Amino acid sequence: MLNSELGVKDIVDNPKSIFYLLNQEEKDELQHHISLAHYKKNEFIFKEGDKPTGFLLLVDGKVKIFKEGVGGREQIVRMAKPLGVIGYRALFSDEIHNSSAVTLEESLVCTISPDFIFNRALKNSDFSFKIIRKLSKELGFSNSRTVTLTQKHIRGRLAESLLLLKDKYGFEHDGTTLRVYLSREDIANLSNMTTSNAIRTLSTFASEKVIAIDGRKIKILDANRLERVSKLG
Amino acid sequence: MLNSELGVKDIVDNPKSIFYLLNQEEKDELQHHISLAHYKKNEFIFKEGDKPTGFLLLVDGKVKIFKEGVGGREQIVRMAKPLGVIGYRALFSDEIHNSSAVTLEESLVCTISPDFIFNRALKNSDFSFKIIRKLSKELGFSNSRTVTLTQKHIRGRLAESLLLLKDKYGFEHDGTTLRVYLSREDIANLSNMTTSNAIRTLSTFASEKVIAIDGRKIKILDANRLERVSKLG
DNA sequence: TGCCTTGTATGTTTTAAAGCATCAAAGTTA
DNA sequence: TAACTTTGATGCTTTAAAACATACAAGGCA
Repeated sequence: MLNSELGVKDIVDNPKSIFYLLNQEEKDELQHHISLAHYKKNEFIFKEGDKPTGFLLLVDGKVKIFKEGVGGREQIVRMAKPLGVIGYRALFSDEIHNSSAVTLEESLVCTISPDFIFNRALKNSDFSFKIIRKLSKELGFSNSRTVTLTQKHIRGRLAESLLLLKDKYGFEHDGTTLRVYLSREDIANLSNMTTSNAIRTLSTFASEKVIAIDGRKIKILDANRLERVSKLG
Repeated sequence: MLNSELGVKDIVDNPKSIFYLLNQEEKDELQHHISLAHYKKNEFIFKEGDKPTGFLLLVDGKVKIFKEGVGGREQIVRMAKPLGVIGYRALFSDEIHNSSAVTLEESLVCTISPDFIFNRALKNSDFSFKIIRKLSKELGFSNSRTVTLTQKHIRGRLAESLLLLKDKYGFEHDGTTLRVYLSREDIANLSNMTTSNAIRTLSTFASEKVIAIDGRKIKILDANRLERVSKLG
């Protein structure tokens, strides 16, 4: 299923990778500070409270990043896709992880040693700046989500989450089916609602022909309408 | 009221300032890229949608950073105190401001030109790293707040906000009065609740002798109890 | 000084969403 | 293949918080 043949070369030579902008010398050195790990579906990559072991790059697969809240109720704060980096916030702030990462499907993750990141990569101001940009964007996203999740009503929150999944993972070849298959519970935890309400509201959207559901397959039939629901409830 | 005599020297020579770690040459150059502005109470420093004009440092005063949500309802995402930096997230991500900054009292703000920040400061890896750390911590804070504001009940949210104000601004000389004077509306907007509920819950806390209120003056009588309320509701 | 706006306080009603309960369907394991 | 577990679906009840309605106090300002 997974392309386990992916090597360091494929990562550093992909323009979408954060390591693409390193110079050749740095890329060569990176080889000695990187290791690859395989995860099955629904496995923890790290847990809230763990000490960061390095800078993690999701090579293949999909991952949810979530925090445990009141009574163990989880809130998904971010979704990661291939070539996305994870766990770096805690590494850079020298804190323990304040969120957990769990694979949504079989995944490949590579770990880059903190030593390389701090003593080599961050000395390259292009790399530092890219990290700064990434953190800045994510902070903007997080602040926006705070407002959405606290202020929008259920329909708006769910609509926004569906659009978020669309933007992050895109569609299957048919051009309408979301290329990510979440349980209703995960959809609920992404949208700050109970599983019952996620199920109920998805059904309503389906009956309104805004989406179509077939098991975990979600087709977005009317993205504009979804945008409107997201904005106006 | 304000110490308007504060000069660039006082900023760069204060260990709490982000510019403290620049080298002498950089500090000297900074002088030519910095300007100071004075704001009265309740004035906008920047508005959601504005293009960032530079890197802002709050020299004196207090500032709330907030986002407009559904129906104009505002959510305070951060509070700033002297020597704190503001508006840098949008500057670094090259976006328009996604939040507004308004003074809570008379304030002094200095603006550092984007040119200096991008072409000089960020070439200094110590400075870059400090920015990375700052963004990382703020992102952690933002994610935690998301969970708090969506999951905790009113009492827990308000208790957490009061503790947050305590940690940020500390106490007056009496050791119990919060050194920040917010309207009930601002307290509500910080805690994701209506003004009525902020007033009601503050009254309840006062009747429980957890705090004491005298107009906008809030005394924290039992911080431990407040911690417990914040955790358990 | 009194008027008027704004902020604070508190009681009442309404409502969105959580919490429960039940059942069906789909997966998983023995 | 049957027994069991998990996930999805839907109806009903409860509840936390918003919305609304006054009322009162304080601070500006004419």
